[in-house]
Amino acid sequence: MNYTETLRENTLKVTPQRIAMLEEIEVAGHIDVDALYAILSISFPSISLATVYKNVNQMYELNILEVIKVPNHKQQYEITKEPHIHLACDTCGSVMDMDQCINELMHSAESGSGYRLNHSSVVLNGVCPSCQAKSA
Amino acid sequence: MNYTETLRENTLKVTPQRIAMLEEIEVAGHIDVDALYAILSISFPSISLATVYKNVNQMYELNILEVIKVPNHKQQYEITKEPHIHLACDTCGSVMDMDQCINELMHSAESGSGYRLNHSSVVLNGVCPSCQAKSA
DNA sequence: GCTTAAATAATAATTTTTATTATTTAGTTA
DNA sequence: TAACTAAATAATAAAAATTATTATTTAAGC
Repeated sequence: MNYTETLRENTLKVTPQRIAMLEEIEVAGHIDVDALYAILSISFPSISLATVYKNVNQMYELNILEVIKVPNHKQQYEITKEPHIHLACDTCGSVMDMDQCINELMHSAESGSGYRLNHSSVVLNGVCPSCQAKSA
Repeated sequence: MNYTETLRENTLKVTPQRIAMLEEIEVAGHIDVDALYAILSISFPSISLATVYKNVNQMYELNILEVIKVPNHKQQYEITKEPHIHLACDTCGSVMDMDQCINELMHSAESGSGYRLNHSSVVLNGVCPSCQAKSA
């Protein structure tokens, strides 16, 4: 994925930090600010945590990133794709995407309510198969 | 609603603070910890914010409360009802329920994934009609 | 290569949440 | 209903998470 273009389209300056951020989020699938900061610190030893916060917030506002909030865990970010369903494990905090797209759901909700929708955060919470196995 | 019974069923001691908490959440529909604390402080001038945090967390774990996370706002709580859709305004942070029930969605996701699901957090984000009007 | 506005890094400050502990209270049982 | 026990509360401190501030650096346009 060419994130240079993504940033340009959103009139964000193309910095090596931002490119790396997006690439790492892409690789991780879902990641929280701390983990992202830790990974970026390898390539950018002097990167500031505040920079990471600032950027994820900006990118969220601009719809480049989507946020997934799992209770009792730090919120995680992903590259914005089609609106879809997230399965979140309350035990280990991991997040999994489901193929099922929810565009229709959003459209019907939008027309029924008068809201102008731009983000979706569909998180179904429970215990993942792996954590189920551990606790059995 | 008889919250005494709700608390008993969950083996939580029936304290005036907890009853009031649940009643206020019921009235508010959706409310965050700060606002809840502010309201409870009227009837319980010496109530501690830590108590409010502790209780909402406990009640969430016990499925008495559901949490709704709106990006850039504090998370809000509601009394657990049937899983349903939330419309959240990113501008003012208000949350609205949609009638549409999402039980089928949860069931199909559950059987398709192996997850054992117990909470849902379906939040569609956008701008509510009222905030749209203000910015027009 | 300049210039300028924006981004970064470093740091401080703030906000949010949790932990600790002494005191009080609900729920049980005699 | 008095006494006991475990849990809840309040007060406070501590920790964790997030945002603000400012000097320095850098990307983008000329």
